[in-house]
Amino acid sequence: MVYRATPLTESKKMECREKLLASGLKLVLEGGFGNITIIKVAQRSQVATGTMYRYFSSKGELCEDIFRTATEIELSKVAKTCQQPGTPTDRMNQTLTEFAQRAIKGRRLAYALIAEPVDSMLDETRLQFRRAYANHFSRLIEEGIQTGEFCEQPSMISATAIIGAISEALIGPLSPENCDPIESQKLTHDIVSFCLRALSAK
Amino acid sequence: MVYRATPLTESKKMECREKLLASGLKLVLEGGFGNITIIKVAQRSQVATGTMYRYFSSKGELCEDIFRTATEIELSKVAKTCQQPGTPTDRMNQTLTEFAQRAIKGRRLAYALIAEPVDSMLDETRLQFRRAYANHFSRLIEEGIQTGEFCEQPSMISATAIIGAISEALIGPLSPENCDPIESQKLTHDIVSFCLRALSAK
DNA sequence: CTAAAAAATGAACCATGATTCACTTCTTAA
DNA sequence: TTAAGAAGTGAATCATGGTTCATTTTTTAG
Repeated sequence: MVYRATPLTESKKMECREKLLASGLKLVLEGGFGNITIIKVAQRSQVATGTMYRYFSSKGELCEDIFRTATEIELSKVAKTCQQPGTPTDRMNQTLTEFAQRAIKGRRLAYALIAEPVDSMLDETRLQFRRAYANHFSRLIEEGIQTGEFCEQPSMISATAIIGAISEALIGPLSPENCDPIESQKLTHDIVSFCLRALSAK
Repeated sequence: MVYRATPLTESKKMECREKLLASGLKLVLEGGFGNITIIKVAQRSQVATGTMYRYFSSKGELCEDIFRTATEIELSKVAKTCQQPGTPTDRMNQTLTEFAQRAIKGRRLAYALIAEPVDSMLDETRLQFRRAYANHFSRLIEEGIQTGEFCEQPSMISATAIIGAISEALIGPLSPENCDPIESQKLTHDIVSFCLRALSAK
């Protein structure tokens, strides 16, 4: 008879994977993707560097996974608000406002997800998610054009411009490092107003 | 009597410095700041790596110099168009249109200057120049508010949003890799229209 | 308890690329 | 023409950080 050990159950394996992802996300929250190092991730997870390679084929895969997970959460929130009942204008207003407020609240993460320099591996993934954001906005814009609330316009270009405008104003290098709730509410309102004017002006 | 050689004339020194800067700029045009390597810059300039350190204290200084020079050229063009005679609307239209067209034409450089990931050394410089762009736009917006062509709005936030909108739409990852002149003209028109609507809608 | 397989370890290795510096070559005033 | 200093050289060094793998530890079926 041959003695053998069974592999860890999938859940056990996932547990360790999750631990590594969680540590990685923390590091991103603290200092962006540039703050991720195999050594740091391993230390935070109380694990040796070699162990990481049992769960991820490379640092890139780890980063991509962190990116994907975090972005999907944000994306699903955007999707949800976009599809609520109400006029396109109202929905756009709410979607952008909440999008902006979340970005302000989690400025570091928002910057890492939307704008931070990452190596080309992530660029592809980021591109994919930007398209996804833009698609949501674009659909909403088209609805607004249908109802006559928004003027005729190429919806995808406007959607892209909106993403750029919000990103730049909120998390770009020009934005204030911190602002109190009142300030940030005003900032959000101003930038969302800007976007809505662009959408609806005749 | 002590024999001595005189240092190279300033112009001679500048000549070599310029050669290095020119090679560096070429490399940026070809593949962004990430494409700059001391070795490559030296090779292009037909010079040894050590020689570079006679003219620049570090790679960062070289990059910063390239960045600064290229940006100042663009900035002066923006400034010039901003200050032409005409209504604020017309001037804004022309400024943004030309800004966008130059960005499309020199996409790689534009990307490198506006958006490309660079190390923190350059971030400070980039911030400075973004402020400079935004200030030009902001002043023009305020003029427009005075004349009543533009609605009441926080001019600096709008200016920032405009920069973001154009950057994202033109050189962000969503933009088409290349487009023929007709396409790019339409793209420019669409995005500039977006910005002008945001500025002037009541 | 035992042995075989799985899992974990972390020091060594490797790749990249900036920076240095002992040495060679060039320039110029005398 | 010459010697002192300037300029140039590029191989060696350093720094960072990802990846590997021979070895040790843990787990589990029997």
